[in-house]
Amino acid sequence: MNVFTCSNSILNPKEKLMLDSNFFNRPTLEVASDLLGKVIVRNGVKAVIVETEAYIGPVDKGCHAYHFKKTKRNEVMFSCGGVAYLYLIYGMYYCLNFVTEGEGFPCAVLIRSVEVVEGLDTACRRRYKKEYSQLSSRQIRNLSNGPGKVCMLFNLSSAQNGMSLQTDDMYIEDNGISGFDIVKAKRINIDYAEEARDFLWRFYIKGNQNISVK
DNA sequence: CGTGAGATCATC
DNA sequence: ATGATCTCACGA
Repeated sequence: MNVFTCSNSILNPKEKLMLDSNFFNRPTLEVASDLLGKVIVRNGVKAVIVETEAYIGPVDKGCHAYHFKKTKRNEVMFSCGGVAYLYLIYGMYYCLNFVTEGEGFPCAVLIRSVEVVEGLDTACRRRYKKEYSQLSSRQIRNLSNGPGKVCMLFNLSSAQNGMSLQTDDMYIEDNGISGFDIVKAKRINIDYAEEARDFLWRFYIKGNQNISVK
């Protein structure tokens, strides 16, 4: 049973609020857990964030910007919180991150999984070139439970690297969704990161069906 | 310039 | 469990 159903009935229109840079310009672990239940709005799709991971460059061997290492790929992480960091992974997929904290302190939150609440057919077409009613149960189950999938259904690629999270093109809403339990866990697929492997910097909504790795 | 690895996904 | 697929970062 999903915490959120695929309908917008749980959203209370009176409580809508676009998150601004004050939200992102805070400690990354707080932002990562506070993002759960918030809604990404972009390109005809709205989706609730249900799983995130924090990456804190200065101290984190799992982060592209470990020890403030700056490269062409990760330079966006050094900007002030409130922009998107997108990069190509495994030659085929993209990952969406929200940059956090102040300028020069390279941190971000990876959006690992979402639950679509509006524009469901649009999202399905981008993932499978079919509408929702044509999907198999397996395709429905795998619609949005992974970082590469999030980028597909929101039409995101490296072209959006560095873009603001506070424009009509893309913004984050606080719809007042709360009342769920948050699970803290080890991050996924960073086996190379030595001691940072064991940091509990992955956050997800307990009981949600759209979690990437059980 | 060569090389290896990677914050993944779909299929076997 | 494995193949797909390619950019980036690094070292020679």
